[in-house]
Amino acid sequence: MKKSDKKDRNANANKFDLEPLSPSPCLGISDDELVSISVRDLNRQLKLRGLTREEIVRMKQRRRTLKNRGYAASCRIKRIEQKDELEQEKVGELSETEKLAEDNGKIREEIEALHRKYEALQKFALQKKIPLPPEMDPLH
Amino acid sequence: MKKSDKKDRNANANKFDLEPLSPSPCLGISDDELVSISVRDLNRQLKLRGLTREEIVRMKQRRRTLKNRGYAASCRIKRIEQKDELEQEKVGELSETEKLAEDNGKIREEIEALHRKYEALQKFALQKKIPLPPEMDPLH
DNA sequence: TTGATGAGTAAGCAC
DNA sequence: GTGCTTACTCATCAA
Repeated sequence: MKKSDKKDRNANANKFDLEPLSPSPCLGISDDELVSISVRDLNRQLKLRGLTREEIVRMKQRRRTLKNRGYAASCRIKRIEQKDELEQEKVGELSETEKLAEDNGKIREEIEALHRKYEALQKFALQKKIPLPPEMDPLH
Repeated sequence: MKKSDKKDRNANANKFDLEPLSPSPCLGISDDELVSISVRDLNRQLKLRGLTREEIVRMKQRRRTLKNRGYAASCRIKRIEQKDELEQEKVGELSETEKLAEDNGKIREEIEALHRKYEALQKFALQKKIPLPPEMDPLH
C-alpha cells in the first residue's frame, strides 16, 4: 500500500499548484519576501502576525524550499557556463595550434630558400675553383 | 490551503519509503520486471492477474516513473561523459600546441645556424676579394 | 543556516 | 510508448 500512497501524493504534487502559489500572499508574506528577508526579520514578522507553531514550521520549510529552488537554478546555470567556458578554451587552443602550424610552414620555406642560396654560393665557388675552408666545403 | 496540502505531501514523499518499495512484488510484478518486459507482455500479465482498471493505471504510471528514473540517470552520465570528452579534447589541443611551439623553436635555431654559415661564406669571399654575383653579394 | 550538488519525479518535447 | 531534458524537491555534505 505504501506504493499507492506515495504515487498518489506525487501525482498531486505537480508544478501547477506549486508555481501559482507564490504570488498569493500566503500568510501575508509573499514568496519573494520570504526568500529575501533575514531570519531575524522573518521571525519578527511571524511573531508579529501571531502564527501558530505549525504555521511557523511550514513557513520556514517553505523558505528553505524556495531557496533550494534558487540554488538548483544557479547550479544549472553554472554547469552550462562551465561547459561554454571549456568549449571556448578548446576553440582558443585550436586556433593557436593553427597559427603555429602556419608559422611553422613559413619558417620551413624560409629555411629552404636559405639552403638554396647557400648551395648556390658553394656551387659558385666550385665553378670558380675557389678552395673553401673545410667547414664550408660541400665536398667535405 | 493548497500550499499546506502540497507541503505535507512533499514532506512525506521522501526517498526512504520510495526506494525500498521496489523489491516488494507489489502486485506480483517486481520493479525490474515492470521496466523490462514489453508493453504487450505487461498487458498480458495485468489481465492474467485480473487487476482492476485503477491498479492497471497505477502499474503503467509506475512503469513510466521507473523508466524516467533510468533516463535521468543516463542523462547525467552522458553529461559528465561529454564534459570529460571536451576536457580531453582541450588537453589534446594543448599538447599539440606545445609540440608545434617546440618544433618552431628548433626550426628557428636551424635558420639561425644556416644564416651564420651563409654569412661566413660571404665574409670569406669578401676577405679573398672574390667578386660575387649581385644576388649573392652582401654589399648588394 | 546557507549554498551546492546528486538523485528521483513529473512535465513537455520529439520521434 | 519511448527516450531525453529541464525544473523542482529533498537529502546530504561542506563551510
